[in-house]
Amino acid sequence: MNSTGRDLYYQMHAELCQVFTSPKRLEIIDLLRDGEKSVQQLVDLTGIPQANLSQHLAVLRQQKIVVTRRDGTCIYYSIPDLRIAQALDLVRDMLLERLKADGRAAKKIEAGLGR
Amino acid sequence: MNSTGRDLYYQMHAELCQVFTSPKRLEIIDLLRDGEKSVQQLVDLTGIPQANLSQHLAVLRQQKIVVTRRDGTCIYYSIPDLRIAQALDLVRDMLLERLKADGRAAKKIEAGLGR
DNA sequence: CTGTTCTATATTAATATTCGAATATATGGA
DNA sequence: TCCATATATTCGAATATTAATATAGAACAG
Repeated sequence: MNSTGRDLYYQMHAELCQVFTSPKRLEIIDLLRDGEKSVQQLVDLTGIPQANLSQHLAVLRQQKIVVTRRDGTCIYYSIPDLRIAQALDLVRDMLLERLKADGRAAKKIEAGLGR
Repeated sequence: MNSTGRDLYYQMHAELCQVFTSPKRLEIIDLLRDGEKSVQQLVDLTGIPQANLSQHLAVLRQQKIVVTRRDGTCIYYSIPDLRIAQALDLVRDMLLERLKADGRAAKKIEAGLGR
């Protein structure tokens, strides 16, 4: 491949991964993988203020991680391609193994992540 | 799970994903998945100045994505857990499908990424 | 020990990201 | 139309990330 194409690809990939660098966005993704939710539901579930949540949802929309559906005044968000969640699972498993090996904090974290 | 554990997990996960938000680091990871390489080899392969490359390698080391082995004056880097690469592959496949669907730029990028 | 090569770190300037506050837009109902 | 609810956007301050330059350290040859 020419370097232009490669560079463009790595840049797009890097920009996509930027989505995953916020704990709040990871939490939103984890909630949406179980089924679509409205913004208000996400506010209630996460405790994130609406305006800030909307900012994070905009980032997810921009990178096409989520899609929206309007029903009356509500807008429902969902994840159309679950490979995103699979990729995050791979990273999560690595993280948990690492914590287990370290012996630290693993139980506290692992306990609540069962799927 | 209690919210402390969940928050801690999401924060660690987000910090790990921070590694993937630089095109240069993605390129380094792609080179290392094919086998260990010295810093000098990476300089030659990527064209990244040594000091800047070393900074990126430090980020990868900090998050334990890579490990090092010294042999004389050279330091060899490698990726001990290839689940990292698998997760990146999932994202890459999504990206390429998306580009193909858009019809834009896909060929230019895809041509050089075959594995 | 001296010089040379390879690698790591510190500093700094430019740029990007985050959050909260305020404001704007859209839909449905009275 | 006017109001209420749901969601999105804009702006500014604080913080974080990046790359380049310069410097420092580690290992080896002589």
